[in-house]
Amino acid sequence: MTKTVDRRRDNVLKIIVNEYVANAMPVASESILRHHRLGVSPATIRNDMAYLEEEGYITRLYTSSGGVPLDKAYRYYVENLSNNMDLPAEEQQRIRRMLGDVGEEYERILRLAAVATANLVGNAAVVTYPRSSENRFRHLELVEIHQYMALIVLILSNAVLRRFTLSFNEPVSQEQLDDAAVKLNRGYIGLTRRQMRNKKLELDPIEKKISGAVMEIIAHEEELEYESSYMEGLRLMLGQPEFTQRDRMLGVLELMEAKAWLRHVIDSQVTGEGVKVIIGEENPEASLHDLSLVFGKYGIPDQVGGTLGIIGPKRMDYGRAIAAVYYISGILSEFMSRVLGED
Amino acid sequence: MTKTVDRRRDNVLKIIVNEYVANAMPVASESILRHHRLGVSPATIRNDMAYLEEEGYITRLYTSSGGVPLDKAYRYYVENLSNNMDLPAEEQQRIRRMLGDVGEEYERILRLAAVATANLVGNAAVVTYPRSSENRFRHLELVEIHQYMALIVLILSNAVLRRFTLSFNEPVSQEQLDDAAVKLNRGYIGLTRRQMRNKKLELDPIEKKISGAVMEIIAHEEELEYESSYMEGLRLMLGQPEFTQRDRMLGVLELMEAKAWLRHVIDSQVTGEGVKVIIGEENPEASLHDLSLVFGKYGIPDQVGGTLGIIGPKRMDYGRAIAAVYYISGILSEFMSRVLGED
DNA sequence: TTTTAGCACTCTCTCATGCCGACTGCTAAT
DNA sequence: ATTAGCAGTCGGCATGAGAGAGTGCTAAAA
Repeated sequence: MTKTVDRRRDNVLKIIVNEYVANAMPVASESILRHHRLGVSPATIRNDMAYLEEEGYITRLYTSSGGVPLDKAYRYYVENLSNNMDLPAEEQQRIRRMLGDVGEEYERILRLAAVATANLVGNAAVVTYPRSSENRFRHLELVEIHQYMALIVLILSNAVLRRFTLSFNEPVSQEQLDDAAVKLNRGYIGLTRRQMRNKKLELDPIEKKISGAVMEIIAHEEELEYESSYMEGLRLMLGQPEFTQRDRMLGVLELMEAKAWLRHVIDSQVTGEGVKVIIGEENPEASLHDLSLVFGKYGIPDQVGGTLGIIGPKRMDYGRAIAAVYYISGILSEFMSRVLGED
Repeated sequence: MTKTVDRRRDNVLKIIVNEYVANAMPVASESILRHHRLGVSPATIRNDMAYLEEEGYITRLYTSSGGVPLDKAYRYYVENLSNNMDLPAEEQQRIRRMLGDVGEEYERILRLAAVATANLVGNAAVVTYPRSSENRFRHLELVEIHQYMALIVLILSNAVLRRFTLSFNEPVSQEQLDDAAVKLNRGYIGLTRRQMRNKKLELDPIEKKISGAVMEIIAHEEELEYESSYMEGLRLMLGQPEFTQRDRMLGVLELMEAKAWLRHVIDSQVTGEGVKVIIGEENPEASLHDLSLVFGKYGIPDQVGGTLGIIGPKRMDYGRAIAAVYYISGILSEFMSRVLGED
């Protein structure tokens, strides 16, 4: 018989989470009954809520307020209570259309993916640049700007591309540059930075300078990739009632402009496959203790990968958030395969 | 004799603007005297303030509040009252150091310039990508990704660079691509899109496809350049007391995420040389009626140019803002010349 | 004509008070 | 294990009083 009791308690908890997520107001025992037929009286619900409170799932804002879910409730909800659904078909189509005819520019699809995700869940979304598991030299191009200066274009294995200029102490012709490009391209293709360093090529001073600059760029590549990301939908998140207090709003805003936490969180938490949900205090980053993250990887395993995530108050629709991250990161992965080809 | 009166009134207005900018609180007649020796009694100041109110320079929040500057006051202040100073030398140095050792990547210096500007004035700053007065073909590079797909790297005259992939219906080798690159580079160098279109080269189907794609990219270039910009320091602006009201804060946030206004404003208002100040209702864009903009161009005249601007509440330190835009856009211009070389 | 002193008046801001309504926790009955 | 009923708690809102800040006005002085 205790089984039906447990089931009802689960149910009550689920309803509390759902209602609270929807309305941002403490959930009263009677309002639970108003919209859901549980076949019991409000007093019973109150008992269940007392139990849930004792077990640490919910709390009350003041002596006789309704119930408010705690981290533990959300965790339990994510684990056991949310029927992890897919996104509704029509939304899937809308997104696919939106991200479909976007040409083949990284920048654009990443930004659009962030926008779509944010709008889907009414919170902020972030997409990091794709990052190679290992950057390999692919191609180098040299263009004379004027006698003492050349433009270097460097393409790495993940189709990421860097442009920079280099000045020389002596005049350099386009012919020299072309020769250097041929030599370096032939010698370095497919190599990692370390392999490049160990490979002894016969280089004249100019080629040496170019090759040194190239290696330096590759070395800094990882840093850069972390730095750049698209964040969209801040206004949606900050429109949520949890940020009515000005200081919390500004605090979050500051956090979002700094973004240093992003790297730490991704490195330490989003390592595996699938969608990772980090609720409030579960986050090692103290500044994020009253926010939740729903993050997932996209990309091609062992080749390139980036991260797509949602940031919002703990009171969020986790089911929907997980579905959104899952679906949209899938689309991004498709995009990556298409653009990179099947090497 | 009326001259000394006028001078004093100017002075009063100046003090009111300064104090209000500093404290965001209505300026009382006595508090004007507290910190500035004007040699007259508070009653005289009150009379002057009554005059300023009548003339539409200031207003009062309620019957007996202190004076608050109106748009007209700020305009008059910018025009006549602010001793348009330079940035303090030490700040100039700090900025130059910050933007100096930044390598030669556009993205990074643009972002840093936005950050520096924002911090300097405690408001949001925006930097648009540099934009060519006319995009000319400079160099093309083709890399095989796999048999049916190639990576195209396109460099335009302003050193802007686009990467995209192209699929073919028939297998293509790197040799073919190299040949095509040589031919197209030779044929198109220095041409605008229109000139390219008119120039009849002998092209095989593959080359034709590549050349078509290139022209398409150039055609879309202008749009893209407008779209991307760096905005920093939102949190600083929103920390200002004018945004204590939640809805104003969210309104501004929305505005800043959309950015559609940016293009209109720049096109219609920031055409000329020098720093342009747009105060509140002066702005044709109604959504910006209680904000002010301080915008300026950077770049190389008739070659490439972008815009650097400050966005904040009307209550801002215009002197400092103008100096900041002036100085930092100067640095960006230097950067552009250095990177582009002296063609 | 301009400036000054003095004073009554206006308005905001803050704090205290009291009341209404929402919701619970407890007790005792089923 | 569940229910009904009721006392008790607390937030939210409206009201009002009092203090403080700062003005506008009037009449006198420079």
